[in-house]
Amino acid sequence: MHPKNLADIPKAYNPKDVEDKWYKYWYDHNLYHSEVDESKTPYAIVIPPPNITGILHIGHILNNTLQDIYIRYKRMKGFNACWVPGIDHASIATEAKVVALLKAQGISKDNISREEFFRHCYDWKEKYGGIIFQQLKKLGVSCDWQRERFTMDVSYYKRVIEAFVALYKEGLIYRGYRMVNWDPASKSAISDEEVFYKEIQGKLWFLKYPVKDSGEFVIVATTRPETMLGDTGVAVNPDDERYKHLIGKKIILPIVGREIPLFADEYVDKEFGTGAVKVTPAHDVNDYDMGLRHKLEIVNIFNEDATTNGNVPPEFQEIDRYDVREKVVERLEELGLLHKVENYVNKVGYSQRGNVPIEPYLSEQWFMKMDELAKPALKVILDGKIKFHPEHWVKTYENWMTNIRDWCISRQLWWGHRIPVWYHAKTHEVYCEVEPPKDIENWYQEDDVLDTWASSWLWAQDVFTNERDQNYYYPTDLLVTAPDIIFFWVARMIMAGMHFKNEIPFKDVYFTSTVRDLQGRKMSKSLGNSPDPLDLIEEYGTDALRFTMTYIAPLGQDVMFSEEKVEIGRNFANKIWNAGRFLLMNAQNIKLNPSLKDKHIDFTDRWIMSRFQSTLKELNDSLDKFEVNSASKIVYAYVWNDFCDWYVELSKQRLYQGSDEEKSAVLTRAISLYEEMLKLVHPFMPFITEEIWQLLDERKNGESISVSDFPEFKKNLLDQNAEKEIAFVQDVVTAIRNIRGEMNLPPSKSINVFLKTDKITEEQSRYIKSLVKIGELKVDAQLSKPKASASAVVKGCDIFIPLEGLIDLNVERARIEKEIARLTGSLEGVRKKLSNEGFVAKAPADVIERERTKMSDWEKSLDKLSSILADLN
RNA sequence: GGGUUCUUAGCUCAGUUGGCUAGAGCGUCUGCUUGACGUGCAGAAGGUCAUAGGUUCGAGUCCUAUAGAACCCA
Repeated sequence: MHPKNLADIPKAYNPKDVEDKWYKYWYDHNLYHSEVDESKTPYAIVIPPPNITGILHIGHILNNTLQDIYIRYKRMKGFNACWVPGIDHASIATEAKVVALLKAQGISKDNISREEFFRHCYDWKEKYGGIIFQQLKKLGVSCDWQRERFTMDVSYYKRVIEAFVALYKEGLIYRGYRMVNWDPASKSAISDEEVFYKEIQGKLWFLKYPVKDSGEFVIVATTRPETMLGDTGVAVNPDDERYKHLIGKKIILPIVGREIPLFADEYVDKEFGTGAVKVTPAHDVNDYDMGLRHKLEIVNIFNEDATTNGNVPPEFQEIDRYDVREKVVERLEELGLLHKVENYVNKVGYSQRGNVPIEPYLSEQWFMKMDELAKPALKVILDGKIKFHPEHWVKTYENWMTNIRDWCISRQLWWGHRIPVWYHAKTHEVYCEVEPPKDIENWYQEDDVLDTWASSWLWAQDVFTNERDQNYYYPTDLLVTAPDIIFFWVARMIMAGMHFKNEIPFKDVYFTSTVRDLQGRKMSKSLGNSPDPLDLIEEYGTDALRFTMTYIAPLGQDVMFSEEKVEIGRNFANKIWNAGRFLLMNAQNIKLNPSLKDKHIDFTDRWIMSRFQSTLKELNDSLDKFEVNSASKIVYAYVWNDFCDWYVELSKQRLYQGSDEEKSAVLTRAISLYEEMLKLVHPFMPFITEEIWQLLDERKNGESISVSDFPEFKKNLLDQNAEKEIAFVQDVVTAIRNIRGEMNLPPSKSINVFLKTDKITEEQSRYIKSLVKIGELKVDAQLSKPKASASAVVKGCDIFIPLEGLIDLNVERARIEKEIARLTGSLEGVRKKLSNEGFVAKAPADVIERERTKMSDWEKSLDKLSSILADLN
């Protein structure tokens, strides 16, 4: 080993000097490229493709850190790890951006061809589509960049089209005139899953509708008075006594003058409003259904952009839906037909895309039948072939899958996969094939493109572009994703996998936490509560951010993020750095000698090796169970508490006072243990571990901790005795430090310590002496308590610190009394337990044994403390 | 309205199949230029585990109800 010069090791870890350097090194050496290799077991992850319009946000940090942890961990464990990166063309979002960009240049989409528009989209993608990858590289992700994919790649595009054609031919895709969720901003249909509901403080308008040939009025309540222009009926509940006499009569629709029927339908809720509802089949799903049941006329009053069309009276035409609302209400008021207006909170569906209220709208669309596709996709989850982490998402999944509705997959857009359907100009025959018809001049192609999710549902299989890769890497091993796309993407990928390959797409699905601010609000651009991850990386370092995210993000719960929390990771990185720095500093004076690595081993060495093994075991177990959060805590505790707080401190005794050979052996071993420790940390904090690993020894060009072997669990190194010996040292040391603290004895003040025991070894007492900086340490099983001393009792050992002239008897008395009180309380509990016949009769033997031991230990300690206290009085 | 989840120290969270003297980090208080680290070290204070019942020898952990919070679906 040849540690490098100390000048390379600044006092505090500085990520800026380190991160970009190593990412470039990994990239240049193509360390993370994977090829089919039958001699190795594959471990594959496909990235949830970020949107080409997207930039890195805090959720990506969590998500991609988790994927990177697994891929690095498995790679070091000897798997053929393959993480496929890629991006999504994001049909609606991208088209909106490009249209806006063109508009700024004075170009209208209407005036250019599809091909021209596509070229603009590709220009846009070239310019902005790669941004997020540059950002992900800052995060240290070990993707296989040679395998980068795009949902509009030629081969991928073709697979999407082939899938459509296959499903069409199987009768699973059909075209229909249906009511869909219409986004008036993008002038396209969107799927049910793309609608979110907002609570809106709105109003409930009560409108008076005159009944024909009678002086009566029926009052209807509505949240959308403007739609009355399209009313074709009024409905009441058949059991509603108030209206029974009016059923079958006609209503004269105000403003419009149309005669519409008043009819009865079970759907109507007697309690809501007045019990009578206006029915607008063209603009409300429930009204549409009622319209079908009662053969009502359907009057569509809106254009595609939600302005009124020619089906309303002339003075109300070509007006935006909200402006026409005001106008309608105004006119009704003039006519004396506005009964009253109440405040009303209702939930309004908004488009996730345009963030505008969606309009239920009748149009010709393409749908995918879901029933058949859903069944096998549900089965593999219920059978446990695919596991969800945390498991409770299974119920949400099951719920959705069993109530699934057909999926509207057509979008009235250009950017995307154009539906491979041609209509014959004369016969209107429908032709659906991957290749266009031969006599193309007689046909015109469907204008619509596919929903983006109808392309990304093939992601897990078709990022692998040839059969050899697919056979090797598919099914992939892990999918890490946010729970809010469980239906959009996870469910549909499983359907696609089962349908097209009759095989699951991945074995485990890890649903990440939702990142929130300290008030519990989701991170969002509009709230401005989302810190820019790149700023955080700039300030704290990538490793700090990565570690912090895993440390604070529990499995299955949301995570409350705040910038200060990144200090956890920064401080941890600094701790690791300085432990390394300590070892390397010593290596300036002490010669390292690998042949001595297993020499001069004492109980402190056996203890740390034992602790390392149990840490390794716990780490493996928690990662296998997808408990990344506890995995990070296990690593943190080992590094900080075991290695730094105790092992490094213990090692100083021998490093400073040992023989040359002992020094050499101790330091060589410590560095080797430290290197193994770095490997445990590496998946979480790739940069700092690489940096130090490279400093620890001369490494060949292309060597990297990231492709080194992960430590293997060695059960024979677990050592109960060494752990007990250390525990005793720790107890005694802590007790002495406690006295120092409570008595306000500064470390500069030398103290003597008497230990009354016969259980302590020479080695142990040497370490105790070095850890608490004491002058004289007297150990004797027969010694009696010196006058004016502070005392403590640990199991099997009485501790006395003579403090003639220094001791404050009141403080000491209070200390002992407090300890007596604490022990008495605990003892009472155990005694109660053991005197309970039921407990002794029914509890397992080992539990009873443990309680008995506790009781006798505490009794002994109490006796000693009581006599100490009596002595003080 | 249906579903899912949560409520443990001032704050953010651990607490695996019930066996605890209920833990950690941050924050607070005290002391410390101890030859890796003040992004640190040592010590301390701080909890009737939301409430009420129940099951059990034993409940933070299981069951029921109540209250409150969040999310998803309608």
